Amino acid sequence: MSDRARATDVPAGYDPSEFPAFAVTVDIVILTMADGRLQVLLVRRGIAPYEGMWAIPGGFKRPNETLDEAATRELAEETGVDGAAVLNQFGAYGDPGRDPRMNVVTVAYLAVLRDIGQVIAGTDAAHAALVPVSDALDGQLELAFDHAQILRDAVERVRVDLELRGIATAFVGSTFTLAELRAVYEAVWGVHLDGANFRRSILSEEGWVIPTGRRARPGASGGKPAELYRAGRMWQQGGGPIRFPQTSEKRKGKK
Amino acid sequence: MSDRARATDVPAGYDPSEFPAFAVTVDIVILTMADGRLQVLLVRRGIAPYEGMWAIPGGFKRPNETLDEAATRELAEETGVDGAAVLNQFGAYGDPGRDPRMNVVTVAYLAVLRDIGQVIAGTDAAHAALVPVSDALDGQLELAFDHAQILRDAVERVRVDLELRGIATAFVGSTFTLAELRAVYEAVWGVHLDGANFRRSILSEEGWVIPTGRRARPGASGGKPAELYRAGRMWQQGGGPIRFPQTSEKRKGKK
DNA sequence: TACGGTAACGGTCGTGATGACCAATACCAA
DNA sequence: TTGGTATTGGTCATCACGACCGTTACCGTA
Repeated sequence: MSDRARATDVPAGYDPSEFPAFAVTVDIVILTMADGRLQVLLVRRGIAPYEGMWAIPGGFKRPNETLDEAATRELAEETGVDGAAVLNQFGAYGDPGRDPRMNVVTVAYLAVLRDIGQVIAGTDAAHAALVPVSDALDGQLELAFDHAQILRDAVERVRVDLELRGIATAFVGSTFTLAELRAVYEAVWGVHLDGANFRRSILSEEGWVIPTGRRARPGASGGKPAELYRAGRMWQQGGGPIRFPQTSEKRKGKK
Repeated sequence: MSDRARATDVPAGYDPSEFPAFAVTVDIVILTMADGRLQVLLVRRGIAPYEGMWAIPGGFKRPNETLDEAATRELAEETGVDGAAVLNQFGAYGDPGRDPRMNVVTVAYLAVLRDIGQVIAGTDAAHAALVPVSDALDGQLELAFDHAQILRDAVERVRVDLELRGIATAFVGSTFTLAELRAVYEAVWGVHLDGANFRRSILSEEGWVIPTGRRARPGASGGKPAELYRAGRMWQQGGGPIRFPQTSEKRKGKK
């Protein structure tokens, strides 16, 4: 009982060197949509350990910056993207053996970007690549450190955030069709959504999307050209217009 | 572009001392229900900085343990509680000035306990106390470090977890009445729930609560004695039977 | 220019979840 | 015995939402 106090308090004879020192890093799981699938930006490690393996980009936190600032800086260094539109911390990882060199505690961030294709295109493909998350988590791709777990947690987080926070529009361009937005939900959640119902959910409440009056060019397969929308103010309030489908078991049977 | 590689990779001439060293701590926000209100366990700091102020309990992470293990150990040291029934990491905090002594990055955990009253009772009241979170966040109580922010984030997290994870039963004893369980939701969410509707939601699906056949003794104010239940298996699957009330605006008007 | 294919668009229908509300029951305290 | 209180069981109206159908508008090709 008497050592309760010691657990929180610093001993009288304080000396920083008495406390275990850790390196603190910030890792950023950068997600984007490409080819209708959820993809993650990975970099190839140049040196040991895990040399040549794919890893989540990241770097060391500096003493004079906050964790959020470190994440913003790393994101800019990796992609050149400045505005941290969607950059959320989602976990800390500090297993003793996660880095064979020394004690490293990493704080993981999730970033959602659009139009990352050109960024990658300007880079050596051997160094950075956009990989479908399904491929990265199938075990086909072996990730360095505990990055497979971090990626799994990130994907789980983005699935939740898609419903509870307004991050859906972060995946698409400044103007978009409802089909493009629907594709985000379908790719992240791995479900099929009825186009008409999706449209109704979005349009029934004011402020989610704003029609621009312009129309998108139909794809190669034809079809009626879709209206182009801009993101409304509602996305910033947290929460979204689309809920994850319930597929109630009673409803299932009556299909 | 060329320094992208350096952001993730360790320079060839590797020397641990080149990288900024941080102390890593684990702070645990311990929440419980008492007097029908959500309360948090705080400890009083014995030494500078912030000497004499209330703080969230925590301690240094050791090099040979994981973050989760550190949190479990600290929880046991603080409360004597062994089983980490509900112990979730919810954030990391590393602002440069958050600890005036040195660079400290802390990883925050949320613990939900029941029957913590006796634990506190056996302790010097000047050292540890159970404080209603509303009081702790009103600004009435000034917390050390950035612990006010950590506590705010913890409360936000428990509100979400109450709906999405099965943590409601962690607040109550091994047997409980539906009114006790409802009080958990009402205290955490700060809303009023209709007793009859609450009952229907819980009982409509099998596996949430299991009747014991025994009845609770009515409180001092009388009333029909309530059935005592045990927690069912459904709570462990994640998700809960009660959703946060929507209070749709259309419904609001027709009250 | 006519025609088939495709996808957006607009609407209907049935079901289930849920908030509001009411009445009966069962216990305590005075 | 009586009044008060809280549990328990039930009804009702509303509404969100999945399933589904038909129309519209544009494409490419014959």
